[in-house]
Amino acid sequence: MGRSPCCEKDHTNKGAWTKEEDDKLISYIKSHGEGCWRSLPRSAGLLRCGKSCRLRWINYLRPDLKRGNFTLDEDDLIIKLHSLLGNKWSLIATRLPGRTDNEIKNYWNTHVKRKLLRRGIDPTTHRPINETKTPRDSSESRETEDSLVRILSFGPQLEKKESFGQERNHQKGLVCKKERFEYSVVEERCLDLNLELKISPPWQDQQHHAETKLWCGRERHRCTACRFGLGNGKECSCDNAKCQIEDSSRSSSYSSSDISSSVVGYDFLGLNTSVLDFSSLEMN
DNA sequence: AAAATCTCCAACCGCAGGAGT
DNA sequence: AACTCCTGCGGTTGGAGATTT
Repeated sequence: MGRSPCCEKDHTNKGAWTKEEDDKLISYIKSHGEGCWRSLPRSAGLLRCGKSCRLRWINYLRPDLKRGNFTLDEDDLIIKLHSLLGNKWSLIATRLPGRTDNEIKNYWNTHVKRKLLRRGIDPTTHRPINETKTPRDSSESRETEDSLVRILSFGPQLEKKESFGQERNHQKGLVCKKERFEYSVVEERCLDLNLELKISPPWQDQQHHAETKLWCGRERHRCTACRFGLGNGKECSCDNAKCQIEDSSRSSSYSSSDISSSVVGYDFLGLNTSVLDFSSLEMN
């Protein structure tokens, strides 16, 4: 017995969204909140699949989205995070507020990948393309290797020595700057990316938590401690009945300071916790 | 100016996994 | 335990607009 389709495909629109559809979706979510994507189209009077609505909202209509070109800092951060996490776009997106996983993925595929290739770097391994394979490389490139192993056993890093020189472009008769790169293999991590990793509610979760607590009569967004079954009344401050929180004086609304003060960090590398959630890695 | 080609990105698809029953 | 429902993720595609020939 297979799964039922997510929607009646015969009666749904596909392709680009119209202004009217956008308006309907925005006004519906403004008054009812996110969630219940399956029933949302019917309730909002949209002839769209729920999945399509969710994507449209998350990737395009959400008010907190940062539009426009990626900055050099963002560019740099994406490369570093990708070297650590691979194609975990949603995880990378949590470190770039206002950017969506889809946006980052597109940016990677259209810009960054090409940029790295131009510099002679394999965008998958982040190593020089002509670097001879070592036994370590081949074991590291195995697809079965998960992100945690990749982070904990992160091997030799490339030290980029960047210099600029002037080179005449003979074809156009111009003098242009040309980047030069040399690489040496050094045993270190990204120097300017502090990887003190902690477990904490992801950024989006924190925001979301403050805005919408109940979805369709079901609590879909519990705090990280609750999701892990770690709610103990001290660290947990969410409203979920399953948290078994005893603190009756708990406030029913959140302020940003409440959220930041409720963020619980677990010693990641010390592995004080046996539960790991990559969606909430916090890099300080 | 028109055709061909390329680039970019919004949107789609299939699948995995958590949660409820 | 088995099943369904629902959400979210990552890979891929289609087509509009830009660029080149």
